[in-house]
Amino acid sequence: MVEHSTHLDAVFHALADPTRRAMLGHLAERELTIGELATPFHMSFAGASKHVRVLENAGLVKRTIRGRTHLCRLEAARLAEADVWLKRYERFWSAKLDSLEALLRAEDEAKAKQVKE
Amino acid sequence: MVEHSTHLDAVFHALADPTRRAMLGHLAERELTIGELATPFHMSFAGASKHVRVLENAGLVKRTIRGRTHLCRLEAARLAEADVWLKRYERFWSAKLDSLEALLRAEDEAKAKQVKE
DNA sequence: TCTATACTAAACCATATGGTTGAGCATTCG
DNA sequence: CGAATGCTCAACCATATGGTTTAGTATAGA
Repeated sequence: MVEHSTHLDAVFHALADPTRRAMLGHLAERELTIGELATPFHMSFAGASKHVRVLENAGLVKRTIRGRTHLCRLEAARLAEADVWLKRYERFWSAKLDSLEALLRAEDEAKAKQVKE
Repeated sequence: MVEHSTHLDAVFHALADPTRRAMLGHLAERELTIGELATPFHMSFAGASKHVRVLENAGLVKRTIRGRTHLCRLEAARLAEADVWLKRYERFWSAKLDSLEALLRAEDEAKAKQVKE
């Protein structure tokens, strides 16, 4: 039952940092260079660059080198994988599905009662 | 634009470990004690206990102490918060919404053209 | 009461992380 | 050419993380 060798470790780890989440937010608007990604944060250029690489290694960002500038764009496939993982738990917070579940459980109990009788 | 002081840091960090994700998977089946949560993993009891506390601190698990055993149950509200965050990016991987977006963009361009003319 | 069970706490270790600074490498531009 | 720009790399630092072991507390049961 041990879960392993998906991208989820890297993706969730990348998302666990507010700077990196904000960077993704900016990339959702448009493609940005490393410099443009770095400027909003109170951080050295090199520090921001390391965050971008974490995002890149997680597959959340793709980089295109054009001359001396590195253009980054959002790559959402891995976010979709994270979303799929979360979907497994949707029924635990979705009221709609909760009541459906209750309904099905009630039916099961009714059937069990019939069998007993 | 700096994003901060949500639970997302703790939640995503908790989800970044495969042991902890597996534990949540088991808790999705039924409530479990620390011992039951620990046994599937090649890890010391104390090690597993630390993972449970990470999940608890992230608000993903609630603990009820009954005698000497600690019963844990899944608490999905924080997973819902993570899902809400991911939803912002849904349009980047959803084909349906992508084509809707293309449609709207085409309409915008048509309008822009009309204004120009 | 005496012992086994379920768990936490604390100390410790190796490695990862988030940040810095300074050097270096291409590329662009005057 | 020479200088400024955009970025990476390497070294370094403090702290966090994931794991261990040993010890300790409290409850359950014989």
